[in-house]
Amino acid sequence: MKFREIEKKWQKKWEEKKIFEVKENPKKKKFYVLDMFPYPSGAGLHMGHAFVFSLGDIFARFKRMQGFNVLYPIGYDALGLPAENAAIKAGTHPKDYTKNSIKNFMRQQKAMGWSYDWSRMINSSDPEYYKWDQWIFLKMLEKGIAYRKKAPVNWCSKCETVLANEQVVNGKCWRHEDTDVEIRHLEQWFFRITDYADELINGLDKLGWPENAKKLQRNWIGKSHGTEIDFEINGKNWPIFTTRPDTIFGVTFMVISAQHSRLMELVTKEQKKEVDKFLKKIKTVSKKSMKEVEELEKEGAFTGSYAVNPMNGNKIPIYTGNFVLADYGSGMIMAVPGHDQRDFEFADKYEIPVKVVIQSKEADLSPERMTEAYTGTGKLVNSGNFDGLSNEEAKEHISIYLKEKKLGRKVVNYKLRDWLISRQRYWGTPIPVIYCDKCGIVPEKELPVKLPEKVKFGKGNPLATAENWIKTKCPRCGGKGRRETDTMDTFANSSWYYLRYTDSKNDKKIFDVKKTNYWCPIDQYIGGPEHITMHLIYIRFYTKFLRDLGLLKFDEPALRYFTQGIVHGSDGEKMSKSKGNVIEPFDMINKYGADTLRLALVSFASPDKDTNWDEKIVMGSYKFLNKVFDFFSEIKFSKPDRKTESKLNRIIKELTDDVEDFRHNLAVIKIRQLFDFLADNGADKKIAESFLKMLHIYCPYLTEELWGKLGNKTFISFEKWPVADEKKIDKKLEEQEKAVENLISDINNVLKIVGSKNKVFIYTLPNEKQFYSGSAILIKKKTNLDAEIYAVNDKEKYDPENKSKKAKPGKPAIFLK
RNA sequence: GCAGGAGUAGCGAAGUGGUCAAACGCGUGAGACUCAAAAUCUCAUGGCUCAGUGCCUUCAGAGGUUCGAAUCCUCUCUCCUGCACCA
Repeated sequence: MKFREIEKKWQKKWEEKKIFEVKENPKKKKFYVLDMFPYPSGAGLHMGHAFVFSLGDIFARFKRMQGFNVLYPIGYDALGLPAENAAIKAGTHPKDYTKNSIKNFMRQQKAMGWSYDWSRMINSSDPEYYKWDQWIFLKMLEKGIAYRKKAPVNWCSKCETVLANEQVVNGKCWRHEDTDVEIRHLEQWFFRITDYADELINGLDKLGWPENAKKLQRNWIGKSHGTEIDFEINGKNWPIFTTRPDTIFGVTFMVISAQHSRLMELVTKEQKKEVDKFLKKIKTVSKKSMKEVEELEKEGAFTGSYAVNPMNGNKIPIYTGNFVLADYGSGMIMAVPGHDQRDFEFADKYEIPVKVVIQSKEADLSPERMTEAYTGTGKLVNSGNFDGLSNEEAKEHISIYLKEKKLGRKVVNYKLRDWLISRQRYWGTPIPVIYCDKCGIVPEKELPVKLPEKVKFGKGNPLATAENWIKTKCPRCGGKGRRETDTMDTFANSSWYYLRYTDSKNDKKIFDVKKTNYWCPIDQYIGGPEHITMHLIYIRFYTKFLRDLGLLKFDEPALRYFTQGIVHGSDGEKMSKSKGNVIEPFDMINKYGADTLRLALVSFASPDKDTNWDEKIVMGSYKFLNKVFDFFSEIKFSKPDRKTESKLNRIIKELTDDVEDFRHNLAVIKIRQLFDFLADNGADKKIAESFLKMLHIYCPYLTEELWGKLGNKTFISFEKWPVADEKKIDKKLEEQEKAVENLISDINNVLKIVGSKNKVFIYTLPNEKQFYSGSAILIKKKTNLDAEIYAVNDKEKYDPENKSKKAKPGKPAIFLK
């Protein structure tokens, strides 16, 4: 197959000449294009990879041709669970699995024609990479950003390990369908990302990201203003967070989360049995399916303790309940059944009194007859001195009152949690600390702390089986020490990799600040919508932390972000082996060539939309490229007319804008239109070259080949992107072209009615004759009729039926014979 | 429940106030080429009508704003995606 031959030839040339390797060049404007580095799975590239990396490559090639110094690197997010699971299943070592996967990936990536600077390749499972993960960790430890605390985790008693949320399926372990996942409280490492919560929200404003992506992040961080109110319980002070201080007089009970670490302090002897029974019942509180959560009934048990309402001294019973989150706010709520639906349902079930403190204008609110909480606005009642205030005013007044009496304060709360990074897993970055009986937690001195190779996979944390590795000396006192066996969340590896690309071989420092500040931030980042809430928050957090260390001169990692759509199977479902709808990119390359696949992927639809795979589109692209190839192989240059120049320049202008905004589907249509036009009307060398340059970003191989066929010795990859000469865009000419098309369409229309004819006579208005005078050839081609063109006032004209009187401006009259 | 997105001709998909019966691709039909087929090329493809440039009905549904709406507003329905009882 000719395309494959061509592709292999150019792939080799690019590689030999290393043409895509770049260096810092202060004289040249830089542009950093980045695709999220892939997880190298054993299955090789999937269609999503083929799509998203093609988008990156198209953009990198585009910017390169526009004269920018383009950094377009690639690497592998190689640490992670799948490698470890493959190890458990297939008995291979994660290291070998990863090595093979990367090899396979590279082969396929090169075949796709992606113009990476391979010299900067990184592999996060390489100790030379994760060494710097550890370095950052120790810096965070030093600055108090990394810390340790007890946290509830998902625990499978059969695996004897902590599970990630993704590994909890319907409350059961993913590998043990019969085993309920338990919540255990273990000491875990955290990053204090909440220190940056405000900056993470405010920084969004200046970013050129899609609005919905920004919104999603804002909601995820979830800043809310509220009041913390001190309740006295058993002589101790318990601050409680609320956004509704206006309802404080309506509090009739309190609910503490069943997962709260201090729950037992509140449980009295008499109630212990009941609470235990309740806790046992709700032991599995992990991720549930949507339905389960919706149907989940609010349940709880009385703890036996009472709180004192600081406003009126009332004694309030404290319950524990399954609907209160342990890690949001205070983990305990003041329950106002009159004005909060959840509290109402709970009160209803346990027959706790309802007290109305906001009067509704419409509804008659009497506790005995209420069937749901009143959550609207209104004037306060039953609220002591605050009666009569609107509840909005009361929020403010009550907060001020509490502050004056030192019973409360205004606080800001975030949904964003501190980032739990401990994983009881092998294939991750070892957390570089040592536990010493004398000195406590001591940072490792020698980095990297390498993963020991000899471990047992299967049960529990494999690292815990590496006895010799765990036993070590305390770097501080020289006494006995134990290594940390937890590894870091792999999201840590991907939170700063973009910086390492700027200086990936540096073995002295994490990177050379000069180089990094030349290339960064990323000018165009490209990835899936699923990364907006996790990865993109973490990478922003790391950037800000490293800036605070004085390493970076910028605050945000990526100025522009593009979210690509997902390519589904032809059945509209996600591509997956079990559904049997997987299309392998490599199969497509073998069948049609990489250029065809690349072109097809951006032709389905707007690249930010989800699409369904359709091989017909691939065949359409294939057909088109064959036509292009044939045309250029036998091209005879001709002098372009003004119409061609106009069309070309208009398309250059519009297409450049389309590419800049990732409207590749529309750009491709314009390329096709231009091609059709050139095929009909001819082109000179310059125009033909401009066409190839525009096609090049989509089909790099074919265009290199044809560029050579036109007699060029250079790489088209480094040619200048065409710039539109707006003076040559002639709207009138293009309108005339359209008028001729309409005329032909009219002729065909009549022809359809009257059957076949041999000749067409056309009568134009005198001033329009010149528009049509050259169109006889085209008319012959499209209608198979010989045309004679007259002006209506032409005395010599042949017009037996006097049709010429029907001619109108822009609409010549027709007579068929 | 909250947040985001979508619903356009046989299908995929552009189009966000007039130039819209609506780009482009696919499919389908007709024709050319050919002994024939494939490939390629040409035309047609909402309905009706006609030696034409006219009429009618359309852009999930119902209302509304406007001289004028696929496009703006309101409500409703359906589908997708993310989050999960956030006090």
